[in-house]
Amino acid sequence: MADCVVFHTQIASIMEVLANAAVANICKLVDDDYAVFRMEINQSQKENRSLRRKLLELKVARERAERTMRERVLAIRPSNVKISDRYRGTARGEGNLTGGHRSFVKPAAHKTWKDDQPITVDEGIGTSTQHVIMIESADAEAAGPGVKLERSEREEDPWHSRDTQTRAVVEPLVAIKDPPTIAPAPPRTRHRITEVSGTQNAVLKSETDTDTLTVTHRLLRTGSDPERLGKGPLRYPPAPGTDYLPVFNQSQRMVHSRGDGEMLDTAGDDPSCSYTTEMDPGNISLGLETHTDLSRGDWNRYSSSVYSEGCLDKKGEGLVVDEVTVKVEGDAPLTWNVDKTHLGEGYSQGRDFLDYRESLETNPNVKTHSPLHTVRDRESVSTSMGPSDSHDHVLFDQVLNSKGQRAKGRGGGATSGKEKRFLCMFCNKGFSCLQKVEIHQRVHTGEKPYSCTQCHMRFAEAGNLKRHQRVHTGEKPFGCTQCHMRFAQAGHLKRHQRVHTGEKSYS
DNA sequence: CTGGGGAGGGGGCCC
DNA sequence: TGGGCCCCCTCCCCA
Repeated sequence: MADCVVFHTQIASIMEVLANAAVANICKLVDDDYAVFRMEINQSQKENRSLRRKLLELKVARERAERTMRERVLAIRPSNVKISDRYRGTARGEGNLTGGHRSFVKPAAHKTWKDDQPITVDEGIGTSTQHVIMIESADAEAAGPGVKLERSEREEDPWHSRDTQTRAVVEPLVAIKDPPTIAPAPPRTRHRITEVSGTQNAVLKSETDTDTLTVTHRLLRTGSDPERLGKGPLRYPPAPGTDYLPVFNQSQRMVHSRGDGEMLDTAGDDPSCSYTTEMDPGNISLGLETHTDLSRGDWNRYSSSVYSEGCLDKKGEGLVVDEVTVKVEGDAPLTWNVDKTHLGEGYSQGRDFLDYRESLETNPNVKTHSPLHTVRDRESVSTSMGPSDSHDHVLFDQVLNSKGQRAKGRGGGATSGKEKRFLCMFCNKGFSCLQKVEIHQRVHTGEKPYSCTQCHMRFAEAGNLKRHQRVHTGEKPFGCTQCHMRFAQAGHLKRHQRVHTGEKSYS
């Protein structure tokens, strides 16, 4: 019996030793694998940075070459070739602007475009890269209902005259990269592309009025108020009844609640923002594509005939676009892809947003060979990716057919009495004012700037955070007059009172 | 039935 | 006067 006990004791001790050894081995394996994995990640990141650096260098070199080439062309052929006029016929003939559809079509006769020729090179990831093309759309003459190609009546050089700053035209979105066959833009070209790339401090700026890139970016207007459109600075927002402004906006503000109702705005760089999720750079495309069917709410097919005059003057004339690629393939419609290389802090990956991305990536009509742009205003460029109060990324457009903007969902999705000129670029839902869209778009982006300091909860809206704080404070301001029950939410009280009234929730 | 949160709309205030 | 901002209300959904 004693031997048996000793035997069992020995067995137990052996088992324990074996178990400890096994655990140690497992831990060692895990640690080793983890170390290897980390090394691989670091190596990949290094390679990635290196490649991007090279890419940027190549781009700079190419721009220099283009500049040189353009100077040569200037010297050789000083005559003004009216590029826009070349496209005019095509735009007039093929640009379909009815029913919310618009098409940008490469001019068939134009041989100078190069396929797969990005304007900018993605320089995105990493610590701080911001690659921005700012399209300064000073030109915004009214197009009137349908497509008004006012240039057809203006035989002067379409590139001239700042006096047409607010004019919108509908013409193909063109990236002209082949200077030898294209006359350089006169000094007063209204469209400017500014690239901000590399680090936050690195700015590569190229303007068509000087050299480098020439972009015939046409503002599209569908309004019927040419008088307004033709005068003065860019208005924001446009006159009612004419414009619908798709808005892609990213606010990076972080607001923390201290539980006492006071909000702490941490401007988005608060490291305590645990929910902050970095979007996968370069993969999230905000596609702007032709042949939009707005009535279907198909956001990624939204027309690229972007931008109204709206908002442009709020912080400058320009729209700043991250990562723009204009690619022309055969006679395929010109495609703009939009990509948010960085949503910055304060974002989580909203399901809708991902769904959108997936749909975009699977959309054969959308060229995704280069991550594209985030449209933002000039100020955002100057402040790089730093937090901003709002309006960082705003895309404006007009939609001819407002009937296609019927908001879905509860209450129509937008203010019923007011015009819904501001469109969510994710779902085309219309809202009466910009802020509403910004808040709404958090549904898609997952952005939740309002965080509770007493728990992990974050909210997209301040009001919801405030309501949530009653959970911590125990405050229940809504008391039932017929019983002792108290509630933190007014709706709950209202619902509760059905118990007394006998009202049934469902018939 | 209650608690909690998501999200849209309305209205007031300010510029 | 209109737009932005903020707050609140409300409805809805889910656990």
